[in-house]
Amino acid sequence: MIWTDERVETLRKLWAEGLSASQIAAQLGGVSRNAVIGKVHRLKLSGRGRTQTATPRQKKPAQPTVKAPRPAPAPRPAPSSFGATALQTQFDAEPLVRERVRNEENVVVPISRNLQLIQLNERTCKWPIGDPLAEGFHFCGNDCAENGPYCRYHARIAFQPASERRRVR
DNA sequence: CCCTGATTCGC
DNA sequence: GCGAATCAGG
Repeated sequence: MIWTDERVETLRKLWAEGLSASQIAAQLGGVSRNAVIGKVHRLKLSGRGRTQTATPRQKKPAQPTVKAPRPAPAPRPAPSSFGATALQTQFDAEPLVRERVRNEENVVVPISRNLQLIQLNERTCKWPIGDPLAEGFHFCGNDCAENGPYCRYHARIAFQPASERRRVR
C-alpha cells in the first residue's frame, strides 16, 4: 500500500478527529491498524492532544523474527466484512461519511443490503445508513449475531466507542 | 476476550 | 519508509 498525499491527508484528519487507529485503517482500506499507527508515528503526530507516553516501553532483546514462535496461523475469518460507509461514530450529520464513499472501492464487500425498515428482522444489522429523512436511507442489513441488533463491525462501533476516553497513561 | 496506542526492528 | 509483531494497558 502506498501512502499517497491524499491518504496521508485523510489519516491526519481522522486522527485529529479522534478516531481510533483501527477505525482509520478500516476507512482508508487496505491497511492494518498497525500500519496506521506506524504512519502516525512517522508523521510525528502521535500526541493527538493530551495523551502522554507514560509507557517507557521496555527494550526487547531481539525479535526472533518469523521463524520459531509462529505455531498458530489463525485463519482469517474474512478480509471482507467491512461496513465502511457507516463507520462514523457520531450521530449528528457528518460530512465525513459522504466524502469517504469516494475511495472505498477497494473494499469488496457490498456496503449494505439497502434494506428498508420493513425488511429488517432479528438477524439483520439495524445500523442506519444515510439520512433518515432522505429517500435513500436504509439499514446495513448484514447478518448479525444471534442476539445483537448489529453486525459484528457495527456492534463494535455502537457499543464500545469505549477505551478511547482514557485520560492518564 | 475485546480493545487502545507505543515501540522495535526486519524488510 | 513501511508495517507485523509485540508490548503494556483499559
